Amino acid sequence: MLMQQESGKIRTSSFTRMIERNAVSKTAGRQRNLHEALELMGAKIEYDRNSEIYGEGESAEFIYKVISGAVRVYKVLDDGRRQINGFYLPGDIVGIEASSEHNFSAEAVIKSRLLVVKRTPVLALATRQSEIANELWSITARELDHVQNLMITLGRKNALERVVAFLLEMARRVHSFTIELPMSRQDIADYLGLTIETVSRTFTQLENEQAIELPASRRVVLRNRNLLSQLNA
Amino acid sequence: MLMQQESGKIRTSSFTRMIERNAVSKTAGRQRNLHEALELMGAKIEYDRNSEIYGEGESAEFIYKVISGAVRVYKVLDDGRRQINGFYLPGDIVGIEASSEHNFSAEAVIKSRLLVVKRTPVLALATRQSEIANELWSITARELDHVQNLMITLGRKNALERVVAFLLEMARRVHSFTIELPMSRQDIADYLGLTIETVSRTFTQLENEQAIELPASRRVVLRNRNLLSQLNA
DNA sequence: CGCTCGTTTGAGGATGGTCAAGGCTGGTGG
DNA sequence: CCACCAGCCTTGACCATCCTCAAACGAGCG
Repeated sequence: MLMQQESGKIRTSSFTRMIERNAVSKTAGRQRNLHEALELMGAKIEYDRNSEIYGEGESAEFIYKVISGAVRVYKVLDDGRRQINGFYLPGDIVGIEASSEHNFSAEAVIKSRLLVVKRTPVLALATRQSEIANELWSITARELDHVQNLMITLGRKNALERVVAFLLEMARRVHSFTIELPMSRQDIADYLGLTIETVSRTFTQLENEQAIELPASRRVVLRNRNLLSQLNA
Repeated sequence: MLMQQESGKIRTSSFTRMIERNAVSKTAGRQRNLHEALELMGAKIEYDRNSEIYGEGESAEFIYKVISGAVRVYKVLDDGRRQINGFYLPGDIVGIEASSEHNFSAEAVIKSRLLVVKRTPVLALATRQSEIANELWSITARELDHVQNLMITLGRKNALERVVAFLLEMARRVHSFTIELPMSRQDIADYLGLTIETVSRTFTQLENEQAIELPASRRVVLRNRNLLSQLNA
């Protein structure tokens, strides 16, 4: 909690100036693509576990790219119910919004290093280079696609199918059938619209059915891929 | 069913040529904004109730704007479970995708008139005019926002809250507390991740609690707006 | 007038939530 | 190096919500 506050303070002082300086000096030359441009215009900042990256309602001042660690983007209802819309892993871009306000909140799931880039210079660049504009659009479109698929999971799948969908998604994204989960059972539950107990029970069930191995609670090995794919509805 | 096939055939023959002719001849001049450009480049086509507009996996050849009627965009799992991602009403744009394939299917909910526009000339226009590119991006971003909010509904709200969220969304979109629903209970159920029976029972419950009036099954009058807002979590 | 499709209502049951307790693990300090 | 503690995870028993199956109802149309 304290660290969270600290990183927040830092971000609004010296770091901001550093990021702005980069943005101003480096955008004169033509960048080949968005990621290259972000690299030149941004600064790397470390976020502690559970620290806030941005909050719902804040103006969208920065764009973030995950270098290491993991980020969750979520919304909470007044009574505390939380829905996580997505987890962002190294290489993913977080916080792109066409509107100037963040509609969701973002936190570091574990200690994470992010590339932080001022948003307005990126938008300015996009008006001059249609390829950049296209990449920004594509990122939003990919996110839309992801969330739409998650909607089928939340609206029409049972607990077992949801957990399997999650595991297959993670395996696909880390390019491995051995998955080191950065997030807790609570995070998974809030992503899948379940409770922590149901997630836990379902993991156990999959282990009993030899579909997965659980050498540690945060490490999952996908064993019977056929079975899992079948369960993916 | 037959009508559906027919409109499909028509679309791939003379209508396509008409739309293309418009696209080629009208893009020479500079358009002030996207909707104006679409108007000039597109042709109006009528779709019967339940007829397919495009299917999942098809190449995204056209962009559509609803003139009258209503459109549902959805995905079905192998075993028939259907999740509707959204309803599109007059003024809404349907079928914009950054990728070249449709990830979902679209159907007319009721007899609808759509403006159909070739996609590639619009994209070409966007590379030349950053305002157009921006509008396209904004449309995708607004859709993302809508779907993300729906995710909270699907992941974290109970049946009553879901139905209320739906009614308030519809009221907001038609700018009226008297709503003529173009869609069936089944459509609503598949949008909210519920069954038709649960939707029906919830409507009845809201009517009994004087929160709404149901002069006809497809007509809803929002009566106690405070109560409804409270239930919107 | 009667048929059809969509909607409502009812009874019973399954899935996942709630509440509660116990276990494991990694980090800290003696 | 070991013991303890805190946080996270698992497991169990019970319960609520929503689903399933079934039937009746009603509005629109030939």
